[in-house]
Amino acid sequence: MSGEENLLKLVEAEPEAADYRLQEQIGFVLRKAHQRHVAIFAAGIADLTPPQFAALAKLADVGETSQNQLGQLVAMDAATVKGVIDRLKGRGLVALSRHEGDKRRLMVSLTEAGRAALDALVPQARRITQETLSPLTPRESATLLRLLGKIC
Amino acid sequence: MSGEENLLKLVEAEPEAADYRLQEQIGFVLRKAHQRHVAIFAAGIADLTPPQFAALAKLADVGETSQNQLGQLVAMDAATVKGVIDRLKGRGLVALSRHEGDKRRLMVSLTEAGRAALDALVPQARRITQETLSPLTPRESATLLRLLGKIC
DNA sequence: CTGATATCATTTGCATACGAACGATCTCCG
DNA sequence: CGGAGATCGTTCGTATGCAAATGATATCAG
Repeated sequence: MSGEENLLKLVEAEPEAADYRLQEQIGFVLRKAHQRHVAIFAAGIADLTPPQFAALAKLADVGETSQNQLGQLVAMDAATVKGVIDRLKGRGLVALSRHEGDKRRLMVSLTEAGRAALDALVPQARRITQETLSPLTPRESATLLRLLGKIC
Repeated sequence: MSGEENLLKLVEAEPEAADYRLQEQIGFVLRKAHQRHVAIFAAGIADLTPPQFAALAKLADVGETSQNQLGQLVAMDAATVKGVIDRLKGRGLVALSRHEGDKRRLMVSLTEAGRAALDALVPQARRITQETLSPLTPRESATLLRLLGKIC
């Protein structure tokens, strides 16, 4: 091993923490980008959170499903989806009923009010998506979506 | 209102929610990608959360700072950063002291244990970054980082 | 100097988010 | 049939994350 390599080792031993740049780490940037999106969402849709909206939109997609099933579709675990559905039910946007045949399952469906709310909000949601992506060109937006899709 | 307008209304009324695909919205994908990263982080670093680690790493970067200042550097509001710092202090990883001259400010600094912990964790954190990006080529990873950076 | 304003930290309330433990129910195998 | 194991939902505890209100202190304009 040459003296040059030893020098290199010394220089590289310290950097453990030195050349670790937090703001270049995927986790940090992911968290910040998500925060910005949530802020834009809240500014555009004041009375519904992104998870609540996601649950409504998914319900419109697939129709009646069980609570846990819906949770899987919108990426929420059982404990989380329960709270979201409870709050949507509290507002009359979804209705709950027991599954006939399987007494464990709690079926969730959109109410009239839920569908009406969703229809009214979807255009707003499109604007929110657009605003979140506004710093990017359409091409960059497509690339970002594609790459994020790969790391989900 | 003309008959044409009525027809247009009919055609546009339906699609409202129909062609809105949740899993292609930036917010949804951002949320899922973030969730996956947090899971990878928890698997690799069990006893520290990403925000806690971020605070430690930033403190090592900038040295002693006020609590709020640190919060800005790691993208946490005042209420959030307080909880994070409290828990780090509870573990002896950071130390708190009052600023001389400005009695409002709460200065935060790394303890010996905090620096030792950070030094031990940084290599692990690098692996976590790597694993999160493992579905991507290095070129794609760089692109993703760049695009996410633009929408922060 | 003093009062209006700004900043820093704290607290409360609400909403995700997840692990772990639990009871109820269902399924499937022997 | 009957019990082992899986699935569904619920609850609890902990940790972000943010808005809003509050008290203490600083700063700045007049």
